[in-house]
Amino acid sequence: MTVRSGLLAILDQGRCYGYQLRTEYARRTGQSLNVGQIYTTLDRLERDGLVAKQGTDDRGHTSWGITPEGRREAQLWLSEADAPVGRNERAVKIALASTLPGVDTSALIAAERAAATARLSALEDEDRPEDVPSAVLREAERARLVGEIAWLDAVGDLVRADGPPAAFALSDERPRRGRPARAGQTG
Amino acid sequence: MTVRSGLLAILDQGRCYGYQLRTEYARRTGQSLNVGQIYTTLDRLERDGLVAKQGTDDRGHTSWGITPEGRREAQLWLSEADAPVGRNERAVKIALASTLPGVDTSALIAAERAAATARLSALEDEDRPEDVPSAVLREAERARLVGEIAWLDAVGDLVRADGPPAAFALSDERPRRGRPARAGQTG
DNA sequence: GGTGCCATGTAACGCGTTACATGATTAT
DNA sequence: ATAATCATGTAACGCGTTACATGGCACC
Repeated sequence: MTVRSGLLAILDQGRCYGYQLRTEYARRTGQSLNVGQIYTTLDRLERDGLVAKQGTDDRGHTSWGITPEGRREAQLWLSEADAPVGRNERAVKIALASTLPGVDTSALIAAERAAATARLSALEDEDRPEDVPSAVLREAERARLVGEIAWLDAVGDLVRADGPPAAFALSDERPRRGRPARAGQTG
Repeated sequence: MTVRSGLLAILDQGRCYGYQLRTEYARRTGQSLNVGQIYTTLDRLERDGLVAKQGTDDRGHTSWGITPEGRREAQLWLSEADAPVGRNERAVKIALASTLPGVDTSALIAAERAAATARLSALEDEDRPEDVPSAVLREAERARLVGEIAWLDAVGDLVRADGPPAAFALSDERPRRGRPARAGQTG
């Protein structure tokens, strides 16, 4: 909900019109959004009672303002830690791969490692950004890549030590229907 | 696309019926899915020509098989590194916060750090898992948390060194419409 | 007969995202 | 004129996710 909450937090700074929100969001987060997304997100925020149209700007722009409830939500978002974000897609992928006979998990890990290393090099070749938000994003990416490389090395060892995943063949014997017989563990 | 690709990769091991896919997916990735999601995802995979109904199982189950195109896609997914996943939501949030006057970014960082530290402690108190996929996931989470804490410390310094974000007030002076005047940078 | 799991679906929603339509304005 | 940008929208899609409806079968 980064876009939704982010736009709301910007609106908490004062009224904006749609196109302006796009500029502000890009300036503050480095993420450039498709313009249309601003308007769809504003509609959803309005639907939920967090923002409201404020009529027309002195320059003819459609002005949006935050509601008290929106303000509460924005300030909550900015004061507490996020819940752990969904899943780690890369980790799930490698976990799955490690159970699939016929899949070269080590090669996959090596490919991921090469990609991460390349991105890390590219990142460190770039000039250090001057504004704080860019530096924050850059440092996040750097830390993520460093951690990921260390993780890939660790799971590489794990996988190599374990050998082929013989225990993970597709179960063939299963009950046709209904509650399974007691102690009916197949694996 | 972890669910979609993951189910496809499991189907590449041999025919399955829906409910079985759920079991296999959970066993191999540690992620338990709502049963319904299996069927909606299978429908979408079928729509895209990557899987096909194989009629009925010898036990009366609706059997699904992978198509040649599906096999290509599964093997591609398992052989190459993923594109960098979307955005780092936590980083975008803190980058944005660092531009908002009136927001205590240091407090936010401290809250995130406390949450990460707590989760790391909880993780290290758990027993070490025995199966490889669980260990892979656990190690991923551990590495992510360690990296995140280091990152939070670094950006904490950054933010503290920078002081209040005076340069990031909402721009008030903007062209009414049309192409802006040359060198019309407001910030 | 009730509880609980096995099993197959359908309908709907959420956010993020893109493509497209439509103008107004201004620099060249 | 024409291109480029500013500006506001609409329609549609994608994946992930949940809630709900419906049965069959087994165990107690």
